[in-house]
Amino acid sequence: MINVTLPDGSKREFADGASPLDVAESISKSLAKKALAARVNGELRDLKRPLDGDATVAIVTDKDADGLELIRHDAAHVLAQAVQALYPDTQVTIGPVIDDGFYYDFARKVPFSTDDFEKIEAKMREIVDADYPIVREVWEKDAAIAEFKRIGEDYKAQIIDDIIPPGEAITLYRQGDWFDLCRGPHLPSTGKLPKAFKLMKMAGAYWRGDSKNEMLQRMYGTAWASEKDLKEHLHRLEEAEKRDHRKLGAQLDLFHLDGMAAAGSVFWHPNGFQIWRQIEAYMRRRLDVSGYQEIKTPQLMDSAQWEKSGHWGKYRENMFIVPDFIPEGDEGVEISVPEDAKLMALKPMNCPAHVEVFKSGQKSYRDLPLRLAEFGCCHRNEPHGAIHGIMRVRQFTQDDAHIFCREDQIVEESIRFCRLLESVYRDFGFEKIAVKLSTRPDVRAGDDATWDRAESGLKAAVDAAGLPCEFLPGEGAFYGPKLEFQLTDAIGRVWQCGTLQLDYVLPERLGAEYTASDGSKQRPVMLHRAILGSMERFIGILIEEFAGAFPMWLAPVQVVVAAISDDAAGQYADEVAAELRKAGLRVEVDRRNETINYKVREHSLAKVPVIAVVGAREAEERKLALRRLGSNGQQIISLDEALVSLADDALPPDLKRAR
RNA sequence: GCCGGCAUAGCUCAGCUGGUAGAGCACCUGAUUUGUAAUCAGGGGGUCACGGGUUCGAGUCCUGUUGCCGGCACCA
Repeated sequence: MINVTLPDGSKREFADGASPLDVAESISKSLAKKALAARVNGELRDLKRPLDGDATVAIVTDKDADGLELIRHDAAHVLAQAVQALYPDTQVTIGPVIDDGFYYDFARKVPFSTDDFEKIEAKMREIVDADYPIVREVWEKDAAIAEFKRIGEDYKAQIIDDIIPPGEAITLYRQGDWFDLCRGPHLPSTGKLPKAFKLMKMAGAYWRGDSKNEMLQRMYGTAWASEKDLKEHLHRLEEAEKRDHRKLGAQLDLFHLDGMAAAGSVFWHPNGFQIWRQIEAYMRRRLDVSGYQEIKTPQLMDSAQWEKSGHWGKYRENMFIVPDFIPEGDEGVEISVPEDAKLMALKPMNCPAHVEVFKSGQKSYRDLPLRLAEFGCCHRNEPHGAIHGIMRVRQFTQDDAHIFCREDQIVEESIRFCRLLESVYRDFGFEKIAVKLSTRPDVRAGDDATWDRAESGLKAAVDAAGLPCEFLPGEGAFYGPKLEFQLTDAIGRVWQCGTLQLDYVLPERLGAEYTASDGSKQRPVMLHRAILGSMERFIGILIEEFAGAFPMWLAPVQVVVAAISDDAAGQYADEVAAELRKAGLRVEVDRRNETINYKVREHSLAKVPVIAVVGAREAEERKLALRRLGSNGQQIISLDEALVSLADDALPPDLKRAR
């Protein structure tokens, strides 16, 4: 007999060889019908796979996260089966579950087209209707390899050969006349797969994620427990697309991009740059009170400088190189660069220049920690396929700073930084911040004791700021561990923004030193850190986060004074605007010959936070009719009161706190 | 950089199997002076991304280039 413990703590007895399906049936017929798989002693297993002995069993249905994952995994298998049925010249490779769905990588000479999707989806539905039992089979490694080779699936054979240790068994899952290598578990039959799936897009992907390998064809799909969930998901995607910073950037006249004129560089328009200025001003205030000193360093530096820092050797291919010579003056004469022309490079980062500032003059231990900040404009020659809106560009401005300190100051400085970052992100409305701690790689500089201190110091800093943190073992730079702070855009793409990196190497390479209390020369440790990361990327994420409706303190135009008619009301509108501007607000007046309906609509679409409507009545009584973005009502308020309350609303969060 | 898709007015798009371009919005002008999400009328505006080819004739077909989009690779 087998003793089974259920999630509610109750116990039941079953005959030897019983499966989770038997358990489900003993509870209720409807549960057995809804059952997709089971958690047996915590491990996700096939419904019909017999229990090995006494166990705790929880039945998994499509209401569980596990169930949804199974559905997506099965959808991938059904997709592969459908594709091979329709296109026999296709080889299968891998097909994992991802957020909201799945993909499958196929190898086939002829490119698939999204036009094929309808046909493939129809075939997938056929496979569901056929309700093939999905059967688990255990194979010997070599036999499985031989079998996959026999049917021409070279990729599968290679996967087994590489991943499975010799002698170990593997599992195959068979549905109808089709089977795939898979760890499982799976649904009991294809008929259990809800038809709430949809193929989304085609993309290229390298075999094993290595650009030296051939490229496969990746088919992305989404799958859900019900038609309703699928619809909701597609609706969410549509909504998210409307928040795309590239779309809103054009609609709100914030910036434009021109791939011909300047690929990967942003043309900021007055509205967009107003947001930039507000963010920069805010950051300056935060840095000023946090003990940073702002500097400005050269855009172009001699290649010798980059050679010393080590960037020339390793990162040259991503740097913009400028020969230092005077070209021939005549128009039409082809420019030839003299062979002996010195080379200069646009800075891809600010660190070496900051070390130069540190090195100039003498530094004492009394000067440490020295925190040098710069809104540093950097250029990186990014691969063309990497450029994305204003999130990944070739010219960008980092809110960069380097903290030069003694080793025993690292933890304290890291804590201060994490607290500052957390507070800044909260001011911008970000509650959820993903933090990644990348730890020592196999090949590294420095002894283990130093790494121990550095890693635990960073962890302590994250904890002190109250942030959750995920470890990325072995992902650190060779010179030190690093923290990455990530934010997510409208459609769920993750972007690195803030960072904190420990560096013992660059001060050494560039010969930075300070005089210690005993008179000896010592090396400072360098902390590279950025909070926003890049102004461009951060503003891009803000646009998507707020869907263009910026909080008042960031809004390019905070108030539009809209006159109902252009007579006395028009003059009063000018007067109101002047008063509001005196109170420090960014104001525009709309005295155009248009209806008030038209003006309200236009400024609402432009996402102006406050529309102050003034007509004859308001002019007469020296009042304003305030309409706030997102509300239909209006608030009639005296001009004097409005001046105070709007100025208060427009205060940046740090100044609000200090008030 | 790689795979696939796309490129028509400032924007969003239409333009059938080849017969030298069209709508809405925006813009300009006029009328209207308006009470909380589009007042009416008129007008101007396009080397159909760029280069080559096929054809009597190319926005449409072929080809090369560039750029953009979706992924992959990269992201100090």
